[in-house]
Amino acid sequence: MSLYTIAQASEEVELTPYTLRYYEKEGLLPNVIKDSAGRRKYRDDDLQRIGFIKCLKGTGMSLKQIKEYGDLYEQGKAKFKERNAMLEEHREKILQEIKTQKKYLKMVEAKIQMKI
Amino acid sequence: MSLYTIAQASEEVELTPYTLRYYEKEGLLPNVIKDSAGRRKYRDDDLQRIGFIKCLKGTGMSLKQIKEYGDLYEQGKAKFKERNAMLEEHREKILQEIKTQKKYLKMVEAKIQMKI
DNA sequence: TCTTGACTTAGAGTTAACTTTAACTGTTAG
DNA sequence: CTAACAGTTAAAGTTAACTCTAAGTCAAGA
Repeated sequence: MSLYTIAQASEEVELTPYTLRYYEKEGLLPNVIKDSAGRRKYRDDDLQRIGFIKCLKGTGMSLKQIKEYGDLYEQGKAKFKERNAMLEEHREKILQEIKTQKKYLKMVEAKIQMKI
Repeated sequence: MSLYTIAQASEEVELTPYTLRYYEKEGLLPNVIKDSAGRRKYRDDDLQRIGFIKCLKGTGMSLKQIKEYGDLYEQGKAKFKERNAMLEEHREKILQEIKTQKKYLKMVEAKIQMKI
């Protein structure tokens, strides 16, 4: 049961403390606890959650949608179906995006080969 | 030698007229001609250029960098090396990004499978 | 001739996602 | 005890990339 200060968590997840506080303010991290002096303490669970947020954000999901997903997640198995539907839809989006990236890669490579 | 109005070009490249004018203002489209009434006329060359801008932008290059690339392009073969160096660096970035996307895809798929 | 509609410009407004500031508080080392 | 330090908050500021508004121009059809 390790607890991280915001500086340590920041280091761990490669996001600034500003960003971590911002995510919390936006409701993406509803379960971060605070010590007696009011300072945030991040648990492994929190870091995992941040990791998944980075995954969703890195694949083009907006913070607004990530919050929606997180809100469903907070409601447990009652919202399992909705939540998974979101992920499945997002999965398609990622697959499509990878295809597009590959197409663009070819375009860039063609341009490199052009030699003009 | 077909010429397109901004509305037609907009349709063709799937960007709004606002965006096309904005790109031009930012110096990304230096060669768009105008008719006697001052209205933009897009040539096939312009549409091709816009297509490549979309490729670069879609793979995460900022408009600022795209302009840098375009400026080198305008200087012809004198700047060929620099220009191609940019593209080769960008190519690496795309390859890396595709890898990351694939990793994230796996994370999402794992979460879907979790059934909790 | 009049009006409609598609264009023009400069400049203001918007949005997402941070990022910084200012003022403050609690903990710790000397 | 006090100075330095790492955190806190609310709110303001920043940036990129659009997106829209207002006021005007021009050409074509009734």
